[in-house]
Amino acid sequence: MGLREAKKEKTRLAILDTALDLFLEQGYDSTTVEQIAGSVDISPRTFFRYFAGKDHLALWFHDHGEEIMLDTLRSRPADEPAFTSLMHTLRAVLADMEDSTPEDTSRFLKLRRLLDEHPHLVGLSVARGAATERRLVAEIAGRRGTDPDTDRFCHLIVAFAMSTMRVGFECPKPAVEDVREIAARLEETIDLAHSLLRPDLHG
Amino acid sequence: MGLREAKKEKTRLAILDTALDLFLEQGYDSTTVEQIAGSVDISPRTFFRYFAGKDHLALWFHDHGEEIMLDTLRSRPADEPAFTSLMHTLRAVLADMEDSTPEDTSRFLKLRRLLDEHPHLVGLSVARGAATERRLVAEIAGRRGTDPDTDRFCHLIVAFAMSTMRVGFECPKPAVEDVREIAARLEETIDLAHSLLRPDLHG
DNA sequence: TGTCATTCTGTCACTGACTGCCATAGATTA
DNA sequence: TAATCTATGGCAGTCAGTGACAGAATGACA
Repeated sequence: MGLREAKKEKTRLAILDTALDLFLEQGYDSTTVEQIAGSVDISPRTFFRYFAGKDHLALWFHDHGEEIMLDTLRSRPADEPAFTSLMHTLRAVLADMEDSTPEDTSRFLKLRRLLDEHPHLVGLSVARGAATERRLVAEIAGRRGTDPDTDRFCHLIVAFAMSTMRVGFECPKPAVEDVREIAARLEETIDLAHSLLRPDLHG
Repeated sequence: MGLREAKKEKTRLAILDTALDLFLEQGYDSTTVEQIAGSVDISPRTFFRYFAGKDHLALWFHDHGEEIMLDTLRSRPADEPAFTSLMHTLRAVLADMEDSTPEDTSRFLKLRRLLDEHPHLVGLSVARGAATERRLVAEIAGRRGTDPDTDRFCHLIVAFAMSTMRVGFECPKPAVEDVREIAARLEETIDLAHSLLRPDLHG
């Protein structure tokens, strides 16, 4: 990585960390982009060159997660049952979380607290998830050789998988302060989802 | 209903209809609140007294649907399996749709087209659905006598139900121009969901 | 080391959503 | 008719987000 990109990444993370702290201190709505930019000594205009919008700060994890999910899905054998592949993608996100840097886990936990305190942001998060869902549907429909616009089985199975992930991450109580707890909880939720679905769905 | 309220409702619908038409003609983003207000001869300030925001125009159906779902859910026997009750609430929305006024179905179809053309709005719609989901979870957890914050089964089953509804409504192709088609499609999706879940879940 | 092209950054001006405040017009009731 | 309540409009202001331009920092290369 060039010196230039390294610096950009540093700025990016500085913005993110400052913003998360400010959000947690004074609330999401009461924190302005101007204030965030000021705290990192950049202009508001520059802020928008690093993040497409204020809300993208709270969605930072989604981009990363989506990438992992799509990569994993593509690496699964094409003849594997869709539901099984999807569960593997969920576990891949989980695995990535577990061996991320301490800085990243700290960010993740802050983000979790932020979402807990601001139901409005959960809405944004779910909306972002819908975009991921579309991409997963496209991927799986492609694998099955069906039309993503009409293959309702495909939509439904992906929606169920995303629901599983969301519920695993969202369930707020008891409060977590460790990534492994979240991982365990997601693991449990995956098992629960398994137990709710017809056994023959997962190969 | 008093004369006063009748007039308010009329204004409300005038705003809604005008806005939907403008959105479909020129796109959601290119249509400003000022323009909508102008077309109905009210001030922009007044617009915001009828709708909390521009996006609430595209979410108008959700408020109605949520009400129906909650009402139906509360009217179901307390000892009915959660999943069964939830499927009844879905069908209740469907039934309401089928015997609504021609004006309402026209609005609904316009809304459908709008969502098809603007993926961004689907995000908003899903976010609104998340709020409904929380309320359904609270209701069902109450019925089961569990804590909504920890009862993951409850979250998951509600999330599955909402996914079913969403997929039923969303699946865009082939294009629909009749409410009965949408109803039939949702019906099919409900059946599909049934077939995916373990048989003993639905009493 | 000094030039040169590339890329980053800040400033400015602007649009558009949304809100609080206050004054007024219009309807409601006594 | 007078008093009251409510719907509305106008105004001023905040904040997110964008396009355009100019200057500064950076990397490549002679």
